[in-house]
Amino acid sequence: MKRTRPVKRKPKRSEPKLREPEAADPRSIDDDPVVQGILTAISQKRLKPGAKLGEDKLAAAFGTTRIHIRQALSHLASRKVVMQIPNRGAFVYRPSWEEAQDIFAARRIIETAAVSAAVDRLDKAGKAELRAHMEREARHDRNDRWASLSLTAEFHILVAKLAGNRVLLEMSRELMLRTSLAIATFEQPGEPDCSPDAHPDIGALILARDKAGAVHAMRHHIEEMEQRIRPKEGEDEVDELTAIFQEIGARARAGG
Amino acid sequence: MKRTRPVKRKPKRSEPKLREPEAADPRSIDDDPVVQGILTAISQKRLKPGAKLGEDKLAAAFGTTRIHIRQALSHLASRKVVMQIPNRGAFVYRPSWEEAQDIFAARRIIETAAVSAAVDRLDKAGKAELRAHMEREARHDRNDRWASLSLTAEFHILVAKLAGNRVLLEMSRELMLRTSLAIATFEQPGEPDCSPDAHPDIGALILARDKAGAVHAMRHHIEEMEQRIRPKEGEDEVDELTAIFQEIGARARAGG
DNA sequence: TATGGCTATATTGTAAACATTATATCCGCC
DNA sequence: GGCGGATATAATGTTTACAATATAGCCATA
Repeated sequence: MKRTRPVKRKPKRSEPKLREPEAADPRSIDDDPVVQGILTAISQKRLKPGAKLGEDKLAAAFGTTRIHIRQALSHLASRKVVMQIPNRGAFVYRPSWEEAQDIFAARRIIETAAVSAAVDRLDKAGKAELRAHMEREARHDRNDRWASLSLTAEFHILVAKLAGNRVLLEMSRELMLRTSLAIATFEQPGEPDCSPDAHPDIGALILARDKAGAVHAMRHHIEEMEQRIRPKEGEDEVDELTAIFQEIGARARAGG
Repeated sequence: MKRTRPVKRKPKRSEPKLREPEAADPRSIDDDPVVQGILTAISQKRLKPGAKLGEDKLAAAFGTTRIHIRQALSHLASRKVVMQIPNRGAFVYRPSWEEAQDIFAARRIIETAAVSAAVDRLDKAGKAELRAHMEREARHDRNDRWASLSLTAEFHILVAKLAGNRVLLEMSRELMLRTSLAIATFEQPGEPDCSPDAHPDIGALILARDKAGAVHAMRHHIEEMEQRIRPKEGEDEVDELTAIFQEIGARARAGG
């Protein structure tokens, strides 16, 4: 199998292209427009848990190729935002009731610690950022549901950012997204994600450097969110069914 | 080269293959042998930070195809265990000094909370698991470096498991791996990852249901680990250089 | 001898065709 | 008319070849 060697050569070498020795452009896949698009669609609840994410349709929607979409979906699946089922495709992740509770418990731990660190590290720039956000949240149009959802998520992210720990910040981002999915799955219809007055209170306590108060308010806020969701009684039968079939499948696999 | 369309059809339909309605086999990519292999190699420090992970070589080593390898590497990159640089390939992730500190800080937060929850939830089965692990760790051959490293990591994972929160458990797993990378990058040569007596102490306190004591011991243990690493003075010049070039690159991108 | 540019090689990235698996539709059968 | 099974369709998964990029080696030159 001889292959014709490509003799063509590009004589135009526009730029010398100074090469960085170790630190080449580490642009993450998180910046990918497909990933970002799906993430914002989820956090704004335009994509509901269980929604099918077909490769061809996404490729057409974003004007790109299937390969690109597959990479984005795999990444989202690694972060448990998307569920990939072999030979069936990708779906928006739908957490179980237990997982939803675990998500809130994890947020209680991480975000109370974040608030505490944020109070400790608070400086001028941080105060300015916090005030700016609180103003935006106060002024915004409450009828614009998508903007509301984005803003409420941003408050929690901002607190994590003020804590000054990038690892904690990543975790908070991930937990925010998974919270969106948990709430979307188990919410009582019509209620908002966050109570509207909680954020100004917490923000004020942080600005006042009242650490214990801020931590307490954050914990209370998260517990309040958690108490707003309920296991879906209506679909208990379905869950029971899937449990049964899973058991059958496992037995078939084990016993031959 | 026209190829005859395959007219063959499989008439043998061995099993009716009862289809599960929603809960098809959700086997995660985490169970993939390539992923597992790389992860254990890293946690056992056979793969050092910065090591090149060539696709062809891995494919040959695991006896699989490049696509499969690419999927595994992408997944590991999503979890910040591998760093992918466009057109250059995948490398074992090398955390920065700041990131290493953030990792330890995150572990302090999460693992102290995990210990606390583990004490609360401790039951007969949990006690048995804990005792079994402590015996294994006591008996094991301390000259077998790889077994030692695996066991010490497993203790922390076990505590997270006893806390009964799957989300926290995932996070602990991730933090353990990233700790391996942080220690491998910044350790003083020769020192072990964990002080050998810390785990039995913590385990005993958990078994005694001494919550405050166990939490304190865990925090102390993690702080001790953290104090064992030092920023690499020898490579400060390199870091300075990369910082300079990164700045130049950013300026070129913005201004040019 | 060291440096800069050029060429050759090796590696990664991408696209398209192909194969495989699930889903939906239809038809015969009871 | 409802049910089971086969077929058609549409989706996902995989292979292959190809293109683009970076690395290493080479030679000319100062």
